[in-house]
Amino acid sequence: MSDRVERILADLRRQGERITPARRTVVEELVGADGHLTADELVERVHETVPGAHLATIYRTMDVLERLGVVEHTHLGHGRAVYHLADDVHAHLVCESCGAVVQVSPKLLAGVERRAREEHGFVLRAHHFALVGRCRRCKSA
Amino acid sequence: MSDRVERILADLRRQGERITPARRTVVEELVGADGHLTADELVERVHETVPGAHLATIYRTMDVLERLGVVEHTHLGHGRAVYHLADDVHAHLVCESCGAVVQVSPKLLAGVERRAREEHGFVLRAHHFALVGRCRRCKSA
DNA sequence: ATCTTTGCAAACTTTTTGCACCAAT
DNA sequence: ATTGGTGCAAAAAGTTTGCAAAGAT
Repeated sequence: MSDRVERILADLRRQGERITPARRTVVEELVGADGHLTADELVERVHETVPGAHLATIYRTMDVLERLGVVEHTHLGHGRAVYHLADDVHAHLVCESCGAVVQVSPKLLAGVERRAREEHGFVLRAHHFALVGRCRRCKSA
Repeated sequence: MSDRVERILADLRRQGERITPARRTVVEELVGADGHLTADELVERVHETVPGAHLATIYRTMDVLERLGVVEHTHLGHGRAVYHLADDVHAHLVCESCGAVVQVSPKLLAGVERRAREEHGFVLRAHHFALVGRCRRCKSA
């Protein structure tokens, strides 16, 4: 279907990975999601196509996809991680009061990345953690 | 002993909180630590003075101290949180390869904080999550 | 004497792992 | 026919909670 899906699957095959129904569906959901998904949300969606799919399989699949550089995960809050395609780079603002998540341009962090590199020798993956704060509506509360 | 310790304990008392040996020791360790401590590190240190102290007590104490604005916690990596005095604000750079943690000036994030506010209406607690990346030594690996 | 705080054990949440079975190549 | 992937169930890892007993005020 989607060109992007097929390209990713071909990548996987090229690396010697096997394409199972669960894996194909995970990739389709990630491509279709435009945004981030938790492991839980992923199993749920995958179940519509592969009823028996297990959460452990999702985690193992994400592991493979991350190792191949196809996806990345980000920690939005206390605990749960979210996954998204690696070429869809963005930073996350999370409201600690209402839980709202806003995806913002990675440029927001460009300055920090530069300074971390110049002043501390650190190459950041700045978007690996969300930026926590209070959104417009909650900031008064 | 330390002025800072006594000031914090007085604050607690003023809020109707009781000062137990465990709590006094937690505060002393936090003040003495100059930097961040995990709950685990805290129990361990508290044990030298209050042998029976339980991890659950540490968590409950941190809860109280956070509610009163005395401490804050930060997520350095996958899982563990670290605690430090709220008036000791700093950002954290964590090397995802070797685990090294560097404390840096909160100014590093000042620009991001301003832009998040101006462009997205978000008031950040930017130091609540660590900035993940690779340190000088690990960045080649 | 009162009402909090503690210790303990158990629940919880998210992620990982060991193992026998099944399926993609 | 081979491997590698899967489901399941159990283990981690970090934090939270219910409860009765101990302790601060």
